[in-house]
Amino acid sequence: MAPVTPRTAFPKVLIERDSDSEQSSSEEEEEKLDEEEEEEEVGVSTANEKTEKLELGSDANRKGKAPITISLKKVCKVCKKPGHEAGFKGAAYIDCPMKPCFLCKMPGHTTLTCPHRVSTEHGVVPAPRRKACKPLEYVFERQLRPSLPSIKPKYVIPDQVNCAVIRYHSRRITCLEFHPTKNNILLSGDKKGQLGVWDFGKVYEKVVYGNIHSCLVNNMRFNPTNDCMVYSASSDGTISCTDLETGISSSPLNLNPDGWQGPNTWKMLNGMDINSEKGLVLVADSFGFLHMVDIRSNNRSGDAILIHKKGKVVGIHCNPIQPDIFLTCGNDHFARIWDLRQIEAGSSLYDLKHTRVVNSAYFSPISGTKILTTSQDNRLRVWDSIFGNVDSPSREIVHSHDFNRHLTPFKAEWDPKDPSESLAVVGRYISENYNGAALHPIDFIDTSTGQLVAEVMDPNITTISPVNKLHPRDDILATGSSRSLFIWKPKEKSELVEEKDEQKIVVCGKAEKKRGKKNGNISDESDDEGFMSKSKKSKSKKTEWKLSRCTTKDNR
DNA sequence: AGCCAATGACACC
DNA sequence: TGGTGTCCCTTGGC
Repeated sequence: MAPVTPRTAFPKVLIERDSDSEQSSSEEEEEKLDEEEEEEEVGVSTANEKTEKLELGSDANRKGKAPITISLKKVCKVCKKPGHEAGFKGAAYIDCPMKPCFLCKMPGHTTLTCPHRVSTEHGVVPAPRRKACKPLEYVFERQLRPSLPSIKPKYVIPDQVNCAVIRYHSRRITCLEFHPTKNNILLSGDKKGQLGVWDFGKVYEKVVYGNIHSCLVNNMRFNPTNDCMVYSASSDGTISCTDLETGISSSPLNLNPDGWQGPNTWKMLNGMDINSEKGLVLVADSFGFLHMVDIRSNNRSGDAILIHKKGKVVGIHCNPIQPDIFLTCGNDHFARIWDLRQIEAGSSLYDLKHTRVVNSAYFSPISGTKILTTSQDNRLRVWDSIFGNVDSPSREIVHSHDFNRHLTPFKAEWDPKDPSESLAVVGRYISENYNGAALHPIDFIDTSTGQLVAEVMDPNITTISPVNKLHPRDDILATGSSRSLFIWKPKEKSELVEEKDEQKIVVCGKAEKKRGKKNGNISDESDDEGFMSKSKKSKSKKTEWKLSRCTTKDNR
């Protein structure tokens, strides 16, 4: 224990505590005082609450310093007021009643009673439509749903983890991209700037390139004329063009040629897409400017154009049918539609207003006539036709995907295989109690109705999964959750239940380091146990994942 | 088990 | 308008 130094010059301190709480020894009190010495007042006491006040540091009081009150009563960690407590109670999170609903952001109720909340009572229950906030309709919806016969969903949902690389990256995963022709290759970018290439068909075949970027890889796109080459946009301000076979990369664009000159000049690249017709990489920076790179010459093309005035542009998407038409979104709370043939500052065709930052905006994958946006106001917005009135969205779908500075921003993405262009996938921030486990599912939403088609989860995945990508041809979902990657397949197609496939989970990180570069079985089971036991909130039955016999091979 | 750091949006002045 | 303080369900490491 650290020695407790007497604080003679410290002002008088009052400690309040609940009268029914346990008394601690004076030594402990002094420790607590030590920890909270900077706190002026923690918690507020009211007259009708029984509190016990302890006085410390009377020495200081004599010197005339103002008394400081420290309350040891239990207060809400959110609003700092007594009488209630926010936080996890087991696997269920109790909201602070003093704050607006964490889900829909409206005051007067909490997420537990929010009409937009996905019901936990019946497993997969459709999320109500926007208009279902009318109490009557909501009640009808809730009462009718469970009694309706279950209809076989028309969508094929990859709902079972087929294989995984645990702690594959050394920092959290920021983006994913499937190979355009090789069905089993998944690219992943992380916060550290590393680029992973994983053959999830062979599972053990994985490479991580660590020298391409120095920080966050925000977006990756394959060269449309050479699927060996991939472009990546990074917060280090560069576009890299990497040969996946060799890992050799070039930088056709570098917005920080003079290195770090402070935050006011450091440019970051977020949104990126490729206009395959013109052979142009479109990329936008954190100061709102659009830059272009010619694929043939691998050089800059034209000047930077201001497209979002208030800072960062986070997303760019070229229309699949008419690539000259492209969509951008950014920190200025707008998604904007542009025509590349007549582009200059302020020349956007349409401006789609949002109330918060727009994390992503995508044209529908086949016809390119719909738009899906994800905004930090916890709403997905759908425009059913860009030819109609685009002044307001056709639908707003309340969905939990809050901004958190420690998470990769959530982006709802279309299923590229859905001919009706209605299915979208997006991770969920808020957790639910699934048999005693607090899990964050990945949601499949019918954007034409707002209904939740499916929520997929696994008791072993206790971290939030903000990064999700649906395979362009196969019924496969790739998920980036923290540092791990998961491949989901539909239950009927998943072979994981079979004994031989116990080796489909590859553990990286510590376990790998301990083993050095040697291949073979992981002998140190405790590390694997470490991963399994990380799901401390999880009390439900683990899936048939068996980590103890997994084998890794690293071709680095 | 408990603390800490990393670090983006935004409200407020 | 720019500086600053605050922040609700994070995650991993020590």
